[in-house]
Amino acid sequence: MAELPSPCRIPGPCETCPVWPSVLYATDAPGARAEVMRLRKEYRLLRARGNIYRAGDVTEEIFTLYDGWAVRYTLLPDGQRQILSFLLPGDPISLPMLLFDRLPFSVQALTDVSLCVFDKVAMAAYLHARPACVRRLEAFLAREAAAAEERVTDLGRRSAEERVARLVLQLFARLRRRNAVRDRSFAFPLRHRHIADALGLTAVHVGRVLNRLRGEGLLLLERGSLTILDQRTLLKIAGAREIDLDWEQPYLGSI
Amino acid sequence: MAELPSPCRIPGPCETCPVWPSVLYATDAPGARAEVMRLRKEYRLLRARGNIYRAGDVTEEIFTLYDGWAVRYTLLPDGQRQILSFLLPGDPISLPMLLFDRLPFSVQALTDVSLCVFDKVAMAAYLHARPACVRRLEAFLAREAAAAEERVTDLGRRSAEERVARLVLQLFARLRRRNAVRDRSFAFPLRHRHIADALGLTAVHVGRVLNRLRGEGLLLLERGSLTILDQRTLLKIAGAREIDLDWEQPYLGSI
DNA sequence: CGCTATTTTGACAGCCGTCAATGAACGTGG
DNA sequence: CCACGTTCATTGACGGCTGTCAAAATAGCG
Repeated sequence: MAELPSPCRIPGPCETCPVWPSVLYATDAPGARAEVMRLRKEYRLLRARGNIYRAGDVTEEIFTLYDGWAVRYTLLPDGQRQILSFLLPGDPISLPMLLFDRLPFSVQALTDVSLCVFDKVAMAAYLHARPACVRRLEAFLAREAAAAEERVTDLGRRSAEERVARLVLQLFARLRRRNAVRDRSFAFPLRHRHIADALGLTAVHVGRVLNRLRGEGLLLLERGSLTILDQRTLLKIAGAREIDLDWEQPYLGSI
Repeated sequence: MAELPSPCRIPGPCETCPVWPSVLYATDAPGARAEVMRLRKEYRLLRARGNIYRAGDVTEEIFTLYDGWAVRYTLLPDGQRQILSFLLPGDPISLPMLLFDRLPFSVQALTDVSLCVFDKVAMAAYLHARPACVRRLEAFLAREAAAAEERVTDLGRRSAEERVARLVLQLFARLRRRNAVRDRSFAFPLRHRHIADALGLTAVHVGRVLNRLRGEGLLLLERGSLTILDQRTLLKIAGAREIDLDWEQPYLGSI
């Protein structure tokens, strides 16, 4: 879709893919990477704010986010936005596309991003032909539901401060799993407005909450980078143990 | 778990099961009902408020709700409750149990209920041996995630009145699909507290909202029965078309 | 260096929560 | 049939968390 000077990584062959371990279609089978490589139609680069998918569109493709951040959201009739999840490198964009022609949410690039593009039908056939992939697909879907229900609990029963602490720690955990954390710091492209739209708050109030957390020395947030200064206290505010917030873990003893 | 005088229906043979069409393991194959019948270990009756599953427990069983209502929820450390969904006849309790040993939520009977009990491993094997069932399972999981994300949007961006209208209309749609609505009325066992815990409100405020809706002649709620008096206005408040709220529909053109 | 988006700050408002008291509904047992 | 207890619904007063609005300060970017 574009040949831009890109500050994000360009997908190479699957054989050397750095996000392979977290990817839906990964198996231990020898030659699996080569097979997926043949399945990959192309890659695609998008600028920040570029549309990856628009709610209601029919598409024959399914994507894996290779580099950069994306955001999955719904728009309400009055123009309000509810962000459903933040997508990080290795995440599928998004699974239900495999099963349905149209989806009720949109996906947008939050930073410049690169995507691996697969034919939806071919990928579905590939996955369904492999029991290990089917189980992995089911687990992905179940985790997506579990993550959404965590968010329901956040919005239903937790204060703004708790919500922000939980979101920050969740992103911390997810990025650490991707080796994108160095010394408790990580790239953090979210604007207050993104956090607000994800947590059911306003950007102004998110700013106040972040200032308070910053003032108490719990975190540092500047120039697009976030540093966890006091994880213990943040976890206490979040009302969680570290593992509770890492919903990408194999979790709860999969069968 | 009990042999009680029960005001709810007792499961008969699957061959004549009234909720079969909406059930996870249903297929068109001849003999499918008989096979499922052999798979069914037993049925079980529980009183209202009985525990069906407790968060974190390991279980070898999976249930289908045959009659009555149940509620799926999480408890926060401070004792607050967030209801994740209401379960109606025919619903699985709950799907991820098929995939994981332990789940992060609890399930409780809301009315007296009857359950069909299956061995988890046997059911998983049955489903995975049938491509049609695998697709159905995947669709169920995806819809569960979609429903949770609808709820996220409710709690994040909609007013109390909108949330209540949407919940009532959603239950209306789901019960109609089960032929449990007669002349715009249906049994409604929810207390204000249940609605509040599902929608991120308090019971007191739910009472106020319901009074307002009642005062405007939109619905009638008495003696455990709810009547939709003005669906058009309710839909307008809910900011939705009728079909938007029926998340159990095959929906969005499944593949 | 000027434009734009974003953050910060303050004043104020409102939706919804909290607390408490009253009353209704219901089930139970005498 | 009535007494009683429990749960639930209703109502009012009050408070607070968060939203709204607006302006100023800052940062980002070409």
